Amino acid sequence: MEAKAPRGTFDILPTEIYKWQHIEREISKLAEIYGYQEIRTPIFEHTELFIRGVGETTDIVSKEMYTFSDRSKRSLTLRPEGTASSVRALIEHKLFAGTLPVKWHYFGQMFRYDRPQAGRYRQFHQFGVEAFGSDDSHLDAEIICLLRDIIMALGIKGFEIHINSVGCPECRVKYRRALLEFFEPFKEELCNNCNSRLAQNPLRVLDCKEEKCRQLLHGHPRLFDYLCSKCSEHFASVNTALNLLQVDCIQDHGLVRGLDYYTNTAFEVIIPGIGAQSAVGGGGRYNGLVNDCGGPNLPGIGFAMGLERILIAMEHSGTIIPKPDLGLVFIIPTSKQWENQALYLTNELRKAGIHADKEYTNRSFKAQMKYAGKIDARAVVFIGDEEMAGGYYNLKDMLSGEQEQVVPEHIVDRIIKMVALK
RNA sequence: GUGGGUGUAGCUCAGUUGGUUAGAGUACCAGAUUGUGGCUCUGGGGGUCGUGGGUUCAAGUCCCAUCACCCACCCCA
Repeated sequence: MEAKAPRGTFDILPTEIYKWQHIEREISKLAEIYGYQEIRTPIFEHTELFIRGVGETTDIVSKEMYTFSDRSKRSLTLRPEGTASSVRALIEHKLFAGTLPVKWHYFGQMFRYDRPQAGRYRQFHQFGVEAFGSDDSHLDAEIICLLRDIIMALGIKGFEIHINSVGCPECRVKYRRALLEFFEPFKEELCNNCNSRLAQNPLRVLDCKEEKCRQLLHGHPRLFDYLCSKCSEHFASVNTALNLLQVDCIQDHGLVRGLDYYTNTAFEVIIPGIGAQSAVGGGGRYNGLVNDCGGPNLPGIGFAMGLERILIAMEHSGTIIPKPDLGLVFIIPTSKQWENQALYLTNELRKAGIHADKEYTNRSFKAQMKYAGKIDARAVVFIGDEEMAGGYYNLKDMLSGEQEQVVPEHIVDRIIKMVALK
């Protein structure tokens, strides 16, 4: 058998993990500041949840899900996104009946069977937030502000936040009718994809990348011209609040989201120049979703970001993620005879909270020194005949190259001081 | 699901119109320095040339298939 991770998946090796830890630390710090507490939900759910939640006609549900049955013949699906699970947890634990709003954040792997390419994988990592129980426009603005703050905290440059309102179901019925009327005269000229979109979800035609279709879009009815007064007032006050918070957004009336549950505010963060998968984050309101999933009529809003794309964007922006410096101390016994002393000292240092390690492979003394240099040891302790006869350890500072003799009673304190100075 | 590109050492890549034992840099190991890292020099180990078939006296090189990766369409985070 070939040792190879499945197509579209990859390992994050220890040499790379600090980048992910940095991103997760920065993001969750901001999410907590904004009052979004972490929730962890299962990595798979009943298939039904995603069909109901994400929408049967979406690409995700119709062709991208990892669905399987377990030994009891239940149909289960590896989660393709995080919102449905959050909604399910909210309903299951009846949190809608408690203190509102409920504000959550999550990290996790998502799974979509799609053709891999730059910034797109079959298993990928998302960060997301959800807020349930308020349709206040300040919440919309807050959540977009959080998204902006995260992007900036990670040192990503040249991003754009696009915003639109996709209205409520009532506005969409009106708008849908107007769109169909608009496209009717030149229906034949649209691409095949768009023709099926016309039947399924005409709003998606506005998102088509085909040059031909884009030209035909000229002068198309704009959604917010068909918003009911409640929806347009909501959108206006979202924009007012965003101004107040100094969050710059691009009004993008062609922006449509591909998941069925979105209502009212919809937004996306785009980073031109990082490749075809330039949308690093997106989300919006979903006021009908909790109800659709069997809960009460409770409004909600959220967004998700793709961490792989975030990492690409950070590299594109030239952001340097600092490698953690643990102040490593390496213990070298110069012959087998002193191995027990080395093990004991290594453990004493660890008990004192020092990152310490010793030699395990019986390499030559010189090779051990080379190794100490390679692993970036801050200090090295030699234990050999000379030292043991004299009743001291030799402590070498790897930065200055200087060496000193330290008696065993003081070695731990001396090392703590040395490691503290970077 | 559709199209294009690329697969040679752990990694990055050379390899001529098909021709002897497939190379370099880097990493690894050892020595120069028998108890002192980084720099330098010397030596060493390491390859089913993605896989399977075909053409040929002869294939890393040409042909076919297949797989994987990359890029784009599509979709989305």
